[in-house]
Amino acid sequence: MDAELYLQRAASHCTAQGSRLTPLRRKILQLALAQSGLVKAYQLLHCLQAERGLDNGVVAPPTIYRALDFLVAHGFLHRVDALNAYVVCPHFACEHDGIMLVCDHCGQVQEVDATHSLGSLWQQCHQHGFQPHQRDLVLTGTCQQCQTA
Amino acid sequence: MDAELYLQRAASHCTAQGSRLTPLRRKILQLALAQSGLVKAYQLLHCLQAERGLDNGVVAPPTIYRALDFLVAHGFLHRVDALNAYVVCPHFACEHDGIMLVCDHCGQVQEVDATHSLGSLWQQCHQHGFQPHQRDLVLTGTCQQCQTA
DNA sequence: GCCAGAAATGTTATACAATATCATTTTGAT
DNA sequence: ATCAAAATGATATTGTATAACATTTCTGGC
Ligand SMILES: [Zn+2]
Ligand SMILES: [Zn+2]
Ligand SMILES: [Zn+2]
Ligand SMILES: [Zn+2]
Repeated sequence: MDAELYLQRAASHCTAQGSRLTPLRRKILQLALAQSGLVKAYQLLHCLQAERGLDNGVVAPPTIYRALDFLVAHGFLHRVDALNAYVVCPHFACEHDGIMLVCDHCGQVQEVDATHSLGSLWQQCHQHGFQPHQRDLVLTGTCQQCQTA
Repeated sequence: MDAELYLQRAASHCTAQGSRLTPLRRKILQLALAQSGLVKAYQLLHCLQAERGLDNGVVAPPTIYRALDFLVAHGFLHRVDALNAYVVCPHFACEHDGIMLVCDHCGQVQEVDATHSLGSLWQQCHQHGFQPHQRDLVLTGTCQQCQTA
């Protein structure tokens, strides 16, 4: 995934919505993009701290969490509740009903379109008067490689 | 839900599986049953501590988490990852593919059978070589009352 | 430009969640 | 009775997340 291109598109997306991809938020999104798979809050904390150097103050948790909340709210990241982690969404712009399959052994993330399967699921929720918060479904499990190994 | 009956059935279920619903595990399950909806680990910790009194030692987190792990593994509780919480499963014995609709505003929990909807979902996972860990799906959102209110 | 309100970030402190590790007790089988 | 496995107790630490308040930065109206 081309990080620079992603960041550009993310900025446009924010502008279009009247919100701002500030330098801090952009930097944290950039750090997330640099990860291969799962992204952890305190890992970002350490990365950001390292980038700033020892003299330019200390980065505190709220700095990270506020940025993460923003990025999740705008669809750039999905939260993986089961692992207290986040993953970059490669297609935040398009309305997608997808499932994210997260291997909690190797951390690999696989995105699968599931408009059909999820359609009936959301429908069933609404039949019970329930308004789900999630658009994507994040599942944890074991990927193919880790099953055989 | 009749707690005593539930506990009896839980004990039978354990015996049938060659595992033991020890006094500690039974007590914690009982405390969970006494809750109306969501159950939190540290809440149980405080309850158990209060029951034991000030002279009979201190209850430590591992005591609770080990019991919770057992109860989840045997299907008596479901874990709600998004809220770091647990809910009692009213029908642990029957093999059920259900969705749990958790209102993160009022805490109400609604369990809905979704064998069909989930069937195609799990199938799709397997088509991608992915073995999901969860049997039930736990969703957070807004319940009917909290939408109108 | 200047000001006032809003939004974002910094800062400090604390609450909440979960696990590692090792000691001790209980249990069930031989 | 003895032994090994399972369960619990106990201590300590790490990880995750938020509350509360101060300060800075941005933005729109004047
Ligand atoms: Zn996505
Ligand atoms: Zn894997
Ligand atoms: Zn259930
Ligand atoms: Zn509600």
